[in-house]
Amino acid sequence: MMQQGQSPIQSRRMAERAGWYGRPVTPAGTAGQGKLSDLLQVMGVASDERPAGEAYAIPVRRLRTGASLFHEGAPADHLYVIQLGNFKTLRMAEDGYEQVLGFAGMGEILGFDGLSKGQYQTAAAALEDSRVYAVPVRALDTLRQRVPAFDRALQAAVSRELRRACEIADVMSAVAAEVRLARFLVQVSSQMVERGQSPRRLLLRMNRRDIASYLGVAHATASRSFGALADAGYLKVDNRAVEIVDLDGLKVCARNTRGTLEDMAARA
Amino acid sequence: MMQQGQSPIQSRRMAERAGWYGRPVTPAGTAGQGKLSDLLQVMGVASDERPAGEAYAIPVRRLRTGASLFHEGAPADHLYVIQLGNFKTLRMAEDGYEQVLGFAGMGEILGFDGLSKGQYQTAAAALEDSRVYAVPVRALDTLRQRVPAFDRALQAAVSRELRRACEIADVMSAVAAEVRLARFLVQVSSQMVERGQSPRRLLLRMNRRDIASYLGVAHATASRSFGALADAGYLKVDNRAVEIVDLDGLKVCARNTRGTLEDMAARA
DNA sequence: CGATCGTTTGACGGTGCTCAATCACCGTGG
DNA sequence: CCACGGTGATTGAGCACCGTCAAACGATCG
Repeated sequence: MMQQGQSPIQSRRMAERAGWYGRPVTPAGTAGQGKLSDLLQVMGVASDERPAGEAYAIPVRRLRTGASLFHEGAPADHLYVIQLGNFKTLRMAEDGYEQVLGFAGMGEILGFDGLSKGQYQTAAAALEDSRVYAVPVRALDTLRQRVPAFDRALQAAVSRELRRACEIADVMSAVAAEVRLARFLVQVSSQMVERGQSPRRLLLRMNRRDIASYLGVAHATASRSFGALADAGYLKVDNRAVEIVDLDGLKVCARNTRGTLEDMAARA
Repeated sequence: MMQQGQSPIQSRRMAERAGWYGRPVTPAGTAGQGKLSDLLQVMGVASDERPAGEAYAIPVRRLRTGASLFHEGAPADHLYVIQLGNFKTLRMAEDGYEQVLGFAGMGEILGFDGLSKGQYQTAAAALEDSRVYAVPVRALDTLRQRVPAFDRALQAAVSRELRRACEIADVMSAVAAEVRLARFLVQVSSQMVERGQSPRRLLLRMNRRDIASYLGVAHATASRSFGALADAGYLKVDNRAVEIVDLDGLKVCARNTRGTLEDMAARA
């Protein structure tokens, strides 16, 4: 199980060298400030619009791997847009158990859930060295009024965040662990497509523990599920580098809300 | 188990007669139209503001029990605010399995997740006879610009919807079925408080099947969990009428991300 | 090269899913 | 008024799957 020797990819470092999930167009790195127009571009607004707000400067925050962007319960004074990198959002149960709610990448918005109560309802932590635009909540109304493009982008981003929120329910509604993992991988694959990258070669930024938490299973079970999907011929797995060999098959597998891989094989 | 004879509440009808979860202040029922000021009131905006938009009339839709407000994938042309009644939001898996994503009551917003793609990403169905304000998406921008109070209310409602979205993750992150149910009941209880009603006497509007789907367990398991919590002395259950006898105890139980009721008893 | 963290794999016991029967409740129609 | 069918809730039996515990292995970094 989990082919070792003949696999073309041996380690994460090698994977990155080989150009797996090659870094997207990295916006030229400005230090502590960013232009509003860059922010809008990251958020996916057509750049041929030249809004009046060109002059606005947006603070940029840098975070190292593992650093937390904001904590659950902290006063929600900023709204963040990811310029570069990847994050996880999570909630801490009172008994210290950490529930991962989702993963977010470039262009996605973080912290909006804090607006209604003035406190963040979730926490966010960087999965790798990252940069975010930090939009002060106090400036939100002004910005939205003066720059309609920003307003629209914000609305779309929030709606997207809502969609993301129900993806976790999608995953957890499956009973079998392998099916949950299959759904997760299909989600990641779709996001790759949205970003104009290969839907088959994934380099997961999060560790098994985070994935397991997101799937709602034990981390040992998550690991076994990777093995099961690999054995079934859907994937090639090497640590965090995952190649989807049979995407259609994986999607069929992901459909099965009830029943396991065995049942699928029996049905065929 | 599940005390029968001496229970003060025998049936749902009796429960309603007895004033359990007595209907909230029902806004005077206007037929096909509603005033914007009423809408704002339902959304929880202080009513002493008298916005310029008083003249706006908002269409009102009525739905009978079980009727669906919108389907998944349908063009998202309206945003809905619940005037009266209760709804469930759900997604249909390709294999026909129905995953309940959450429940929404008076003042809450439905359909916002459709804005980014122009199609509803979830479906919504009435759990009882209900009424909703139907705000045309095309009128959204205008309305928000002309009536700042509406804009703020909308932003708060969306943020609230995001909070609701992660409640399901909260529930599902528990391993034991009884703990999931306990968390759900604590959620419902909290909502009762937010609406200024008794946190102890619940009249659930949804059937066991919907609850089970929301909890991510089989409906037989959901039923057993009600029994278990009742046996443990936290609840009195009579069909959809639930009285929380020991709210603090229930909250303690809800904390246990891992481990079951047995473990709690052993620890004490 | 050692230390630490992350991943994989094993064994075992328990929980919950499936299937199915029974019961309670309700509206209908004879 | 009661017999009847339909829906929803509860309960039971059996077995597979997954969570817990534990150990070995692999990767990464100083």
